Amino acid sequence: MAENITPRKSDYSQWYQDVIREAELADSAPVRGCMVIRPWGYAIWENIQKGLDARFRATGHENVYFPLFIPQSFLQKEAEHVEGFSPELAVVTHGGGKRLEEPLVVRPTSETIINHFFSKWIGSYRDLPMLLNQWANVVRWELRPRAFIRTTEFLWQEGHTAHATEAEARAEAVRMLRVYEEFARKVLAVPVIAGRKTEREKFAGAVESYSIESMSGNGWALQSGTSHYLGTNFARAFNTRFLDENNEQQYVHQSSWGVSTRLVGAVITAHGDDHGLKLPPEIAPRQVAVVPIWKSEAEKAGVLQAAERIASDLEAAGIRTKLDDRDTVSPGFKFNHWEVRGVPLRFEVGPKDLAGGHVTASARNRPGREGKFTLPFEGLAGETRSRLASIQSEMLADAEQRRDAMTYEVRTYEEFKAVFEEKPGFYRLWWAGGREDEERLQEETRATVRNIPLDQPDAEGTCFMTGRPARSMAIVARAY
RNA sequence: CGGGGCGUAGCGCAGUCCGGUUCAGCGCGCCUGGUUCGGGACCAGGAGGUCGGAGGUUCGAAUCCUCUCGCCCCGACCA
Repeated sequence: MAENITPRKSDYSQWYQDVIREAELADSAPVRGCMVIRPWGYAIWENIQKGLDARFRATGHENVYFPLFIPQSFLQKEAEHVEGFSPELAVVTHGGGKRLEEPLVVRPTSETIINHFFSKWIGSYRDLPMLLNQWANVVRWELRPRAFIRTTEFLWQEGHTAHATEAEARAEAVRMLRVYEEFARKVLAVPVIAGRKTEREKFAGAVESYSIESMSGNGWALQSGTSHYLGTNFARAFNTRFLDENNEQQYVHQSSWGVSTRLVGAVITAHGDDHGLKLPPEIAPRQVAVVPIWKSEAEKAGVLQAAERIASDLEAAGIRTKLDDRDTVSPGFKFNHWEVRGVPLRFEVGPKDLAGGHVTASARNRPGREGKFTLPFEGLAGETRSRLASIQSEMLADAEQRRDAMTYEVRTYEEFKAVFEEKPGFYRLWWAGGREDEERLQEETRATVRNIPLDQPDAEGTCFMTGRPARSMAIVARAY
């Protein structure tokens, strides 16, 4: 068993840290709040990048790169933006041994600097829409860091678009949110709820914000991606205008959207168990670990030869495979080694397997005997591929089931308060409250309105807090 | 920033109350040799520490005092 991992039930936060250490995903840096992403963790991020980048291209976006340093005055041009971000800014005051005339902000996000250039690049409606994306690091000074989930520096992707009309920019924000939703489900096997943010939870400078929310193993909500309709707020601040068909100057309508290395945290918390990490095949750096087993030197040669053959066949078929032929550790050690790292499939190749013409396989997502089976050498690559596909869909189904089992509906605030502490999870509640109601909710229960799902029941209800008629339901939960 | 806890070998810790040959130790990991190998192997030997830092008390400090730095957890903000 995983002796080095605290069971989730006894201390979830410790479990999370243990998994990250044991799976060698990351290490903490000498600077508080920063982390080193280790090879296994970075490979997961790279797979996430690959999947998203392809989707961004498919939706017509082009990659760019804007600088890390932003003149402080840029941030100050948009009132809400500066107010929202100033507490978490890192500011550079010196360069080249001298005090700078104007301090530089290490980007917390790039709306301002991008608008500076949008205003240069956009002249007429024929330049629109402008659909850009950048992969970058950003810095937001964090008081309570947590590996992957909340770090002072993190890696992300930020999309920035400019459109001629409000409708188009609003549609873009929703379109990209749906891309995130699909990606999370299909590739990460993480079910998410796509919805609109309340006024209180909105991005600083946005007219409308949206999010996808995933659920961690302890029933907390993790905001795993956001998109925003920025209106003309930044366009006005930076004078980003275009000449329309009628030869009139108009401000562009903008969107921005991002997901970060937090997605790795979403994967860890949505799938991980007391044995460690559990990776969906789509993003697993290695999809199959091949463990050769031998007793005598006589057996070793034959076993290794077969294992090498299997590994290279799988690799040739496009399956990311690792042959663990170390002779310094025991097979049992290897089993645990790949298990804690979340590798979806393990193939054991020993004398019995050679005799039987098969491998002994073990699926990470079905612990114990249930996940063990044999696969014949004949047609192994094809069968492996379909097993991986099944694991991928089983993991989504399981995650969905876990989430649904921790999703509740109650009618009144009294009921909510009575159960929320004992039963953390997502609460689907009729909502017609305002800022003050949200603040009271958080003060009294630590829960917040995570979002108002885009997909709503065809009905109306009564707001669980205010008793007013409500047209939509909200997801209320404890946030990470 | 408020409250609580902790800094001793790479990691996890005991020792601190009551200062001194059971105080510099234990488990894991690491190195060497041998036996092992189908769920984290065993035996033997070995390497490894400014006891977070500075100052003080004392014949003597991991242990007592003062200051300082850092980390973790719980609250107010966030992808």
